[in-house]
Amino acid sequence: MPKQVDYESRRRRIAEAVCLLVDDHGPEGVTMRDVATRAEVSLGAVQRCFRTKEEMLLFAVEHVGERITERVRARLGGSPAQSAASALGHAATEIALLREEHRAEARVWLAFVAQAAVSEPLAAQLRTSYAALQDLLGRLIAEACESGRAGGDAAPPDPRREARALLALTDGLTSHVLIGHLTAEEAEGALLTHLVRLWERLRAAPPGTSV
Amino acid sequence: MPKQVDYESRRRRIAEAVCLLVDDHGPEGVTMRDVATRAEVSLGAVQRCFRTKEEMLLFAVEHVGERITERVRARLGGSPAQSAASALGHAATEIALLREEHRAEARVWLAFVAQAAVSEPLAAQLRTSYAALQDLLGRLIAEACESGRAGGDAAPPDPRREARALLALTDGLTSHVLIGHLTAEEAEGALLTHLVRLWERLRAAPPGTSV
DNA sequence: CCAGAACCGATACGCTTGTATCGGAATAAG
DNA sequence: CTTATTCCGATACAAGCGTATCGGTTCTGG
Repeated sequence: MPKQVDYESRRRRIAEAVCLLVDDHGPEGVTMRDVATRAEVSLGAVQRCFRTKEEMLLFAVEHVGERITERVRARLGGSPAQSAASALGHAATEIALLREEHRAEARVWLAFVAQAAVSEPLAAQLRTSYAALQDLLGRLIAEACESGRAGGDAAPPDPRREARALLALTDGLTSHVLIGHLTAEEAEGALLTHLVRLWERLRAAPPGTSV
Repeated sequence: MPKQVDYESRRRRIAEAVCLLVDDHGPEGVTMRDVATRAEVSLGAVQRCFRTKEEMLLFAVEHVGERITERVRARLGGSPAQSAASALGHAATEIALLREEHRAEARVWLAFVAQAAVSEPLAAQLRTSYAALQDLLGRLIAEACESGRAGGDAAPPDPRREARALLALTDGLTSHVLIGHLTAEEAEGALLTHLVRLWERLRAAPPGTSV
């Protein structure tokens, strides 16, 4: 056996470079050469890791998706004792990528989403990420639902529906912040308002009302 | 004076071609040549209309933005007698571009939004479109607010805030539909649910009317 | 130490892109 | 009809792209 290389770590390193470049040129704007330079490897090395450019981009989205959901999960694990309500708040604001430090990640994500509307393989990749996030939100909502009411018997809002709306809202807010239509503060405000109303509906649900 | 040409109409025709191409290749994916072919003019003619590609794309976004807000306005003007509530419903579903027939427009819009996160001039153009839409929604909400309550004295929700959230929600839902994470029906359902709750909050009155 | 396999950097290639250029067609005024 | 001006189609061009190729280097197993 001759020379061996840790491809997995190299791929990740390249994916990071891709993200940096997508961040300020868009996905179509990144070139193999730039990626190689940014990742501090040669063009040949990049080609060895990914047979084609599309394959590389695909890996990059997957990478970002995993990083985001991972961070959300970490955020939840970091403070497990709190109420399900505040946990949900944390998760949502984390997903919204509103903080300045995650602005780049948000741009990357948005760029890929747009590209996905045109490239089916990319869309498939994103769907799994969205499914994971929505599932996570859904579970949190269901949990909050459970713990929010004492002898809960009134019909609670369908967690899946709520998760869908919440996820869509965060995505919309994020993109609006990115193009400068909203400030991060306005977006965060809107998000919190939405969440607060979700609480109100949960714990103040008088028996008989449904959605 | 020699040969004269109606540039305005030619520009519009080219913009339509751009939209068709953006729809299935993304904004970066359109080439001047393809545009010329699609618009059934020569490359030279396109170059005469737009000095540069970016100028052309910019005009195209502006064109789409106008078409959308125009359609929303038309929808409102078409049924002015109804309640402000249902008018808002119409406007929102119209903006969400959920109907199959507007799927292409939605893809174009999303593509441009993503590109705008990277190109400031584009972002500026989009901001004006968003501002127009948000303003419109805001006015409708305020109106519904007014007419919704009899002797209103309870604190009504801030129309601007509500408009922001609503607009973000529609955008998020649209993109989720585009990449196939949601079906059009699920998205429409989420949107209607959101609106219904907005009503409930407006006419804080007990079991009364709904949409 | 040696053979052979795995790797990689450099270079080459064909193609597409946006844009510049230019000669001729078209047209309205005189 | 002439003429001056506007337009446009074809062509040219340099740059940049993704990808293929290949010779040298590096390392592992024996």
